[in-house]
Amino acid sequence: MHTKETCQRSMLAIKDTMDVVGGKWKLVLITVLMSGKRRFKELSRETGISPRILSKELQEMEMNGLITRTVCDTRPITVEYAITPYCETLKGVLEAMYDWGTKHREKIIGS
Amino acid sequence: MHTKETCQRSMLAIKDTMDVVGGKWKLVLITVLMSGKRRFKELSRETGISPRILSKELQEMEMNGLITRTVCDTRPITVEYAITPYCETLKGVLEAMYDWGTKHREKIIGS
DNA sequence: GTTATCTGTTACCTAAAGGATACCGATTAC
DNA sequence: GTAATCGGTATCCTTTAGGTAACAGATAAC
Repeated sequence: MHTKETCQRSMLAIKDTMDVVGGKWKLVLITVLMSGKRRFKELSRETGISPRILSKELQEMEMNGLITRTVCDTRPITVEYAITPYCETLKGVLEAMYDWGTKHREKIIGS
Repeated sequence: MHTKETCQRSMLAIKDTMDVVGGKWKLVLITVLMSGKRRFKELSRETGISPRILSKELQEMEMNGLITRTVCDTRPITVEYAITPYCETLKGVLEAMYDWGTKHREKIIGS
């Protein structure tokens, strides 16, 4: 049975998730980083995100404990972004969205 | 192994999903409708969405085949919104986001 | 007749999200 | 010197998302 309380709880949980990974780019960035750490310019090239937006998104994700930012002592200096163990807990969300998006595309194209 | 192609495919699938259920309200509305059909004012009250936004969101979701809109011959006329079988295929996404949001809230509060 | 309910629509506005481009200091390669 | 690389920041702008409030037509209750 679905009471009003469980419905409110469900809405709240969905909103909470979207507060953290909502928006146009965060889930895309996590998807990329799931396949291995990347540098700033690599992320920019691979996703097509402009540097201003990328910088902002990465900062927010770091604040939420989803990614780490590591400055490497190379010439020139490089910075590596990688997902945290906490970010790995989003794998279920990513997989569900990947599966659905794939099937949805097939359905749209095939219709 | 993660090739560049699989990474691009993953990004595309995630973007496709977000094109359909992205934004602030669509997943919230689906969450509510998963527990049973609702009328316009009920949805507005239960979610706090203003009528203008609600109308727009419902139209988009109907166009994407996620919900049905049924005019009932009552006095005054009422309109019922319900999820379609296709919308049910989003259940995995919703559940993953519900689980994560719930655990995230616990983690934030408990810290 | 007045008021209320229902489902929306319309007009107007603000805030936020996102994007394009140039540029910074540091370094290396030519 | 010139150009290119790195990780960003600063400035400007457009677009979209979202919100408020009023109101529409229809009907029913008082």
